[in-house]
Amino acid sequence: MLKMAYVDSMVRTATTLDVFNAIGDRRRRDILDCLARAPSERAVGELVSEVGLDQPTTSKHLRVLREVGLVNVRRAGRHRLYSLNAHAIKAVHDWTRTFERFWQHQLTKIKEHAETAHRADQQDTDPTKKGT
Amino acid sequence: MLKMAYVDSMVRTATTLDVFNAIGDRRRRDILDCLARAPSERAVGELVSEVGLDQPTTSKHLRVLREVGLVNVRRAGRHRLYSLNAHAIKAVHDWTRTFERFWQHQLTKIKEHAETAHRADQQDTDPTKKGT
DNA sequence: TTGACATATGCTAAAAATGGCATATGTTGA
DNA sequence: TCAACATATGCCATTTTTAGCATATGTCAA
Repeated sequence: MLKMAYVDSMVRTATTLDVFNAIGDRRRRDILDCLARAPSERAVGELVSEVGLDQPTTSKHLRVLREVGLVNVRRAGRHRLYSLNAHAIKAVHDWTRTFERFWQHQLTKIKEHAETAHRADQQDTDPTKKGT
Repeated sequence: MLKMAYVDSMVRTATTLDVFNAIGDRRRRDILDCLARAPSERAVGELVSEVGLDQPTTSKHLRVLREVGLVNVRRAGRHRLYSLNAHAIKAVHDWTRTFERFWQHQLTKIKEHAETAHRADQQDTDPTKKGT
């Protein structure tokens, strides 16, 4: 139901601009990890060195992180000091927490035989046998 | 032409096929949320109704979820019953937990004045003035 | 077997994301 | 003001992802 009559403007999934999508990129996660580690603030140039991307690319990823609120920026002379805004990551944390109860159970009761029984089904269910 | 001297394997960011990327898509998150809610297993047809995607699209998203280990499949007659594999989500949960200490502090000590002081800098630093 | 049903896959066109390079913008100091 | 430095943006070409439709594959029942 409600197959949503695609209003021509949302032909696609729409906004990629949310935290979940932002952390889907490994580079951006690298940046976040980097900001979480050492000093609380980093100039773009430092991130460029640590993450290993070139400056424009780094700036673009930082922009995405900025737009979804994952990082903060502050000016310091000709530098821009980026810092983590962990609060945004909390959204993801909270979402994953929704599933917490599952793996708590799954590991104890289910997993044991799921590893054996279910495995059989999956092997022939998850083909990956692309070629026809 | 032949511009791609590129090592052929790492032309881009590489494997998009990891859990983080999988949950970056809202549709897929919807599917996961769905599987987390009601009965522990769902036939594809049921997911189609609940999530609101057409069958092929649903199957494709399920495939992605399957390939990154976020869901399990089991055959039941002509149906395929999908169930959540929360264990895979735990990976994301653990990653976010890395930042837990930040928002615990940020909310208490930092946030208070960060909301005011830093905001000023950001406004003029986070333009979003796309059009030029 | 045949036919209805359930789900997966192939193919194509379009959209979105990305890397790279060039360059604009903003800052500091002489 | 000019030059050097730091960072952000614009633009282009390419890769990736995805929606949609058609259809293949597999299952059950008569």
